[in-house]
Amino acid sequence: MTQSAKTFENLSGEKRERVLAEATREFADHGYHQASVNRIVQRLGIAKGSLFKYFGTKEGLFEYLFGHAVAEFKKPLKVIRDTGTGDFFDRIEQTFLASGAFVDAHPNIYRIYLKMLFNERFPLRDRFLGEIRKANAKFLRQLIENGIESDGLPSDLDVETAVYTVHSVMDRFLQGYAVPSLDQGVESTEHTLQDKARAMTNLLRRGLADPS
Amino acid sequence: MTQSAKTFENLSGEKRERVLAEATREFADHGYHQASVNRIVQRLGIAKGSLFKYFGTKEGLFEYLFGHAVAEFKKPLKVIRDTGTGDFFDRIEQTFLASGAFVDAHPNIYRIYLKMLFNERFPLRDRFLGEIRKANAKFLRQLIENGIESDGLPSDLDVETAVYTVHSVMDRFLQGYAVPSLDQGVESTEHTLQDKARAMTNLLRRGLADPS
DNA sequence: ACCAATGGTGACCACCTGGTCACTTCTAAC
DNA sequence: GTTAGAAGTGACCAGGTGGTCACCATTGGT
Repeated sequence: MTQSAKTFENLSGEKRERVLAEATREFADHGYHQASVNRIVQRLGIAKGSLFKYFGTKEGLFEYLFGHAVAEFKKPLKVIRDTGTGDFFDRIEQTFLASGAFVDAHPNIYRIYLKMLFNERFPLRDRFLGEIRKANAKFLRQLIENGIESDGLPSDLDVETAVYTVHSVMDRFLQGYAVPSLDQGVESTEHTLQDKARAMTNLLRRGLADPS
Repeated sequence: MTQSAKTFENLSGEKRERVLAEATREFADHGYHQASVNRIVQRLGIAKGSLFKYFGTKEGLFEYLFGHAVAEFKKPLKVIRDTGTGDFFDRIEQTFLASGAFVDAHPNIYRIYLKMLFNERFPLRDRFLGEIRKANAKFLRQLIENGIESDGLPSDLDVETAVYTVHSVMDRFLQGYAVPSLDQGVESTEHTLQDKARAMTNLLRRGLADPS
């Protein structure tokens, strides 16, 4: 930890939270480059120098903020792996629901993540995306291998292809959930998170053939 | 058409193409706000005033450029609807392949589209995304209704949910194809466009149960 | 040869950006 | 009450932005 970050850690928890919340909102609204340090300090009612004392640079602020968030990203997965119940598809559905809950709890973090996905110039992009992907892939691979062993998934299923497929479907499911406008004009009649998670799980289970 | 845009239309086709190509690259590399008019004219070797004579504003340039591209977006769909062969899933696979071909032919346009998806402040976003989505949804709905009528899709299949599902899977398939880093760490062993399209089609057909 | 129209130019403008730093204020130990 | 060290400040800076406009160059019609 740098000397400056220590200064920030010394602050009262209340102030720390306010600073991080306001900065997170700014990055979520505008992405990295278009986010303005001036606007952040103005909304916080503090001097610009203070923020630079805490984090050194704009990038340092972002690193601190998103780095802490990535840890949160991983928590729901661990919970399902360790305490999930039912067969393979039950756990898949639980994962859909847990991811949706995460987006509900940290919408601005997820908005930053989505902007980072396709913006090649986002600072620290490779590091953060790599970390998230690695955790996701590990979790899914474990789930699928377990499904083949215990839950009747075909033994000749190509694991890597299955991981890729499930990951894609989950990714897109969450995108649509976090940015509803993404699915306007292709609106499903299933409106709740539960219904959409069920529909996606059924797709993975039986394809389009069986809509039950 | 504005007076200024007419000036641009009067130019030689060669110069018009160079200008549009260079501007498209800049927007694809940096997104809208971070794209620099100064860099564009510098690379083109023309004066900044010229570009503003052609398009009035930065937004005018972007509108001209992306508006023309949206028309291209729609062409592959029409071709499949009018000349596609085989049953429902054959046409779905053809759609995967045609979309991939479009991304290959116009990579920078697709990169702009991806940036626009999650950047709420992208100018003209609602208009352009709405137009694209509407065309996609109409095409898919027609395909699915046809599949229920003629190709043995279950008659109780909820059409809107199916449209939403197919659309999601296609979206994410293309994302991964256009931004390979998106699937690093969850790499499928199917490496060609054909193989990935086949895998995705099989998912839609029979779910994870049957990997053939 | 002249003119009008069109395309082309680049110095210049106001504005905003991330970042700096000499300075003041606060706090707690003695 | 004094003092050391930490927290907080905001005017200032260099550099980049989109956009302007008075001026120049080229061309084709008469």
